[in-house]
Amino acid sequence: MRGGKKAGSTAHDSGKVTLEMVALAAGVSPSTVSRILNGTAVVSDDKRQAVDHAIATLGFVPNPVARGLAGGRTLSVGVVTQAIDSPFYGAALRGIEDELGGAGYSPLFVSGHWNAAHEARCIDVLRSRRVDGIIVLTGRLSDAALTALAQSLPVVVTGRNLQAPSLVSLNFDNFEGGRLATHHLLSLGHRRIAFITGDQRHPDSKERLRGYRAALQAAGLTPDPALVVPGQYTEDSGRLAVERLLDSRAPFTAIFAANDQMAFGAALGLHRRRLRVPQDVSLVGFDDVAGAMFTIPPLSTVHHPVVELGQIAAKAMLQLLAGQAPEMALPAPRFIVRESTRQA
Amino acid sequence: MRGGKKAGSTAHDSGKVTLEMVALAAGVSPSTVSRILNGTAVVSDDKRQAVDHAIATLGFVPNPVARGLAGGRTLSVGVVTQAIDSPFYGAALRGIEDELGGAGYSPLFVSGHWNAAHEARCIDVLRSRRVDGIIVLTGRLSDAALTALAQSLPVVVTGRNLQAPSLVSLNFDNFEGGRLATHHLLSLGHRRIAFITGDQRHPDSKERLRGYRAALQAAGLTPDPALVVPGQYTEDSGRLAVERLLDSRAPFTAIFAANDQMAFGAALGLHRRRLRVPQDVSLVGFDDVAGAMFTIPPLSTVHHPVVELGQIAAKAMLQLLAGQAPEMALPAPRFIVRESTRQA
DNA sequence: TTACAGTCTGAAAGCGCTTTCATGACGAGG
DNA sequence: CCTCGTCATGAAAGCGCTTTCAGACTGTAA
Repeated sequence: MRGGKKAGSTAHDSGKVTLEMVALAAGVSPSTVSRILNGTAVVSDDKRQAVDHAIATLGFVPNPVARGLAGGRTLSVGVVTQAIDSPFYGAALRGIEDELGGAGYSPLFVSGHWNAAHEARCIDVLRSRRVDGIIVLTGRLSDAALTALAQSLPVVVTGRNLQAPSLVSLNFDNFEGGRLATHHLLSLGHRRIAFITGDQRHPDSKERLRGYRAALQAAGLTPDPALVVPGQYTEDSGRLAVERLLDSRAPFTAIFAANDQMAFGAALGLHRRRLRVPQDVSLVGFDDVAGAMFTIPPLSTVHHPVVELGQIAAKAMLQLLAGQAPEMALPAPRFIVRESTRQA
Repeated sequence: MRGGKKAGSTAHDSGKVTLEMVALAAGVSPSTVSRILNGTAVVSDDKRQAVDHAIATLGFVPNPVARGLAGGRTLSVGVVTQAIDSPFYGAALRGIEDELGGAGYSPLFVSGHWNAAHEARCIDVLRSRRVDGIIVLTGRLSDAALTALAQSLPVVVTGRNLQAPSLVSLNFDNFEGGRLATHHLLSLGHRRIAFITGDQRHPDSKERLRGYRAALQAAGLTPDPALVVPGQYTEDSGRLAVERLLDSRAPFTAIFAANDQMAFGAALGLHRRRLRVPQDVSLVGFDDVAGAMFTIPPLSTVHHPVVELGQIAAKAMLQLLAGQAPEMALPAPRFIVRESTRQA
């Protein structure tokens, strides 16, 4: 019904020109046009030119839907994210979109909402839509499930260390990041450093905590369990963590939050108790989300190259799709010193 | 090649069960199965049950790609956003995703990057992918282009007032929002209120400015052009605007930034000049993005129901797709008083 | 000259579904 | 008892593309 209407809506109405019409105009068979389009076989130069010309004059754009049905490839890749609204994932999606778009692929975003079952359902949707590959940003799925998935589809997954055919896993060095942040605080003379964890089930969170402990131990200090308080990676959980910390009366001069959002919340929590950052308490975050540069004071944090992460994941997917075995590495963590920390 | 591998990767391998197999198992023709699936025609009860049963036991999931080719409908709707990473758009996308997903539709997100040409290209991509409809979040396209687009596809657009068949436009009352924010400041006794504009080409921005002026005039004040400084809707442009304002030596006691991100930047700019919010300068923003609640001090701002905006846009699209003419309205703006403002 | 790889190209068979179109069955009206 | 709508159903023709298969040449070895 719709869509079959008269053409001419957009400049180039990608509408009704079909491969068959191109073939007719160029005086060749549809097969030949297809072959030229896909570079599937050698075609004589004159025919190729005739076809190229016909495509140009007719303004032919291949129909991805038909392609998908016939060839199995849809030129789309599924992206499983946890929350499409979230400074962190947003940036990653942007990187993915940029990179994929350049290669003619379209991303199909779905949000798993931090829920393994929902995530599995999302993946089913993606599969039913015949995506050519799937990029999983962190997520709750088991390693086994992902490996299994990779048997039928190229998969790129972040935040894991997995080895499997047609699966590439990209892991940011969260341990080192945690170590760096803690080290920065130590180097400023802080000895009582509190840590607000992220969601405990999350591997990133555990690694960051491990880095924190390792740095303390390397400095000859014994990590004090009383200074480790749980958070959920949300602003409010950061605020709550600070309250708990303060109420526990365990002394501390610095706080390391496992992500920036919790650091923001923590800053507010401190503010409410009349504690100033950095005069009374030094504060560091993790991720370096867009807003970290504009808080008061600007937040010192571990830079997590999220846009790049997205780009690299997309590049890896593209290579996988091209039948290659990508060798990709993420940039190393860097600590960004801004104004939320000072000498103890 | 791929995808045709052995089944059993995911619990329900949405893979290789086709409508034809269902028909065979149920002892009916494919047409009948299709009719039942789509409710296209009346089917006798016994056949319907046989088919339902076959679908259940085989775990049949219709292939959207084939559906798209045959029927013209792809059960996907294109969403043109400006920046997928952005607290504002992220929230809207979330609303859209939630609403669309519930109805079996999948969103296809593309970023226009505030560029009319790029936006037009994105729309071509969406059209070539045969989306059933397009939701345009603000954007730079001309009204004429959108109306034309609506001739071939249902369109929902935000931030405009357009009248056209199979086009619904959802407009938040930015004027009223601007008025409310300014009014709040006035009611606190502020008389010299600066305004940081958004991107000037943006209708939202103009409306908010108009609201600001209207409120001043309603209070018997003459808007002072020296107090209106341009911004670009980014944090840094807000910071810069404050610098300019301060350098101009025009006196003011309050700032109204046309969005929260600029308000954040403005707060930092004030902080750099040793001015405290709200003791020295009151500050209000616009949008009430997720972070506004966690700045120091928490930002008083106009609540823009963005998630709802997304949901409503998606609902409207769904109705349009169902052949109805939706009558939708956005919630009215509300001013949220937090802690960034005080008596002059 | 005949035969046989090796190239390029076209015909045709799908991919999995929707949608006419045609058919057979069935009850109503004459 | 025969004809004519009605209604549920099946057969078949696509949707626009990819891909297999076979045919038509070319060139070369026998």
